[in-house]
Amino acid sequence: MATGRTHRPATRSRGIPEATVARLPLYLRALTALSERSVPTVSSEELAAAAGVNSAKLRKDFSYLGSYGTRGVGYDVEYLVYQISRELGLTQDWPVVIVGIGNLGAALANYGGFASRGFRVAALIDADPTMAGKPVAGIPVQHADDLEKIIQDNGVSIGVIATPAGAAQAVCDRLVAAGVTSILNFAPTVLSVPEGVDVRKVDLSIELQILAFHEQRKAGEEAASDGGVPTAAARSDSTDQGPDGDMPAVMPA
Amino acid sequence: MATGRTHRPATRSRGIPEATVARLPLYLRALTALSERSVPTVSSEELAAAAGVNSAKLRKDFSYLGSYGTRGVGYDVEYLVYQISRELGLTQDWPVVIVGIGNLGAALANYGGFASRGFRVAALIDADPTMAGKPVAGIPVQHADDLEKIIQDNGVSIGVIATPAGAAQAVCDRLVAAGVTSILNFAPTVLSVPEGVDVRKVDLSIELQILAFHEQRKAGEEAASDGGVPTAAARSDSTDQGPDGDMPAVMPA
DNA sequence: TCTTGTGAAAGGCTTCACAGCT
DNA sequence: AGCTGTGAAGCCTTTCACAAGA
Repeated sequence: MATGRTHRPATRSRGIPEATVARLPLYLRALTALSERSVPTVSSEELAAAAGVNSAKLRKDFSYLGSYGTRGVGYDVEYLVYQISRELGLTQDWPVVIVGIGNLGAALANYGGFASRGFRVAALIDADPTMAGKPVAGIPVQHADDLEKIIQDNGVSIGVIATPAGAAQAVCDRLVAAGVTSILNFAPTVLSVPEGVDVRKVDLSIELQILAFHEQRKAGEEAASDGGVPTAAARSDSTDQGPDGDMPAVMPA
Repeated sequence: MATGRTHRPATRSRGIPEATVARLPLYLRALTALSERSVPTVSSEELAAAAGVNSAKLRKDFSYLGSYGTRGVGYDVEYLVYQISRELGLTQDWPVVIVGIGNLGAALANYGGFASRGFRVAALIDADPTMAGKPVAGIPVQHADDLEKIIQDNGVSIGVIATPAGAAQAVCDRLVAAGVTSILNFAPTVLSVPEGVDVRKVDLSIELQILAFHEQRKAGEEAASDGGVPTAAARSDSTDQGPDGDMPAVMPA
């Protein structure tokens, strides 16, 4: 992740921490909900609770954007919605292409959260010729042969990859060559891209594995007590540990 | 060097940093690929490249697990696969339920990456009675009424929520009450859970918004130069800025 | 000679706690 | 009286650079 600074220190203050940027959408969602309920102002405490963070962090985050609050009162909901939207670049329209219209691609195409922010699904692309022309979420699927033309005609700079892992790098290369500079990758593979292209990845199986790690920890908790069990050696505790054998195949679809 | 927190100092060394845990699945994936190609050993440099991190970080990460490498040589691939699998708890079987079998839930059910690690989709659950009995990915969908029984009968401790945002908290509460202690949440909402329950969230629209932020930055880069533009005030640069108006509705499906 | 394992330094993020405004 | 905005402290993560070991 991480953009890669490299450039100039920027005029000044053009340095919103990455961790803050990652939370802005969370605040925006909470604020939008308040806005719909016509709540005029909100305190850092209340908003933080709605967004699931603590209030000091929220105030610090907002301080990077500027002084948008009123001491003794709180934040104006509408005003903040606008400021955060602008900061995130959501006041403009972002045409997006989704490549790989399998189960996941279709789910993404149908996902309402895209359209509701500045994002617009400009095209769905798949390599399967039998898919071509079929509408998914009301948008006809186009064949991968036309990828470059589609990107250029629509001025697309954000691409979503939902193909099998084996196809992801090739798709990525074509997207980048055609002018895409931000990629959201759902394929379980590491993409390599030239300098200046941002990649974010979402990996379902990684999230589950992290949960499993903590879950295992919890299970071992009850029989914790003391005892040796140094770093390396095998842990004889735990439940099953399984027959194991050897690991099964990798690449998911 | 990281003793345990809150609880006891743990026998020793039972404190793998969270950032490291989050990367272990990445290493495991790269290692599994090497294993399939029958590569016997790998250096930190090579493995790091395959996993998309730098080698110093990888070595530091592995140092928390123990000394599994050989100086001058590298790491034994099979051995490392096993050690990381065990550390992540993947040498045991984790039954998982997926709640909400819409587009996304179906995509998850079909996702090969689940089964290929220790995860097994024990049940699919949906609130729509017309779905009941229909097979998705070869597994019959069951009605939400039976959620508690399904959890208990299958000894499920990990749940995946792929429902609309409005239903997520209620589903979460029922999962937790039935004994689930780890939740992977795809609904765009903040879940509140009791102490001891882990929640990880995946939010498609948040990822896109983060990309949009950086994309906007890039667009403004060309006309950067110097000039004032202090923190708060409106930025008159940028491309379009759009007519805006007011934000549309929130909750996606 | 080559590569790991790791103290130490550097950098970034979070939390604290309170001054400053309304 | 209340709540924001923010220096300063503390904690966590990454990177450096080299001693230790095969």
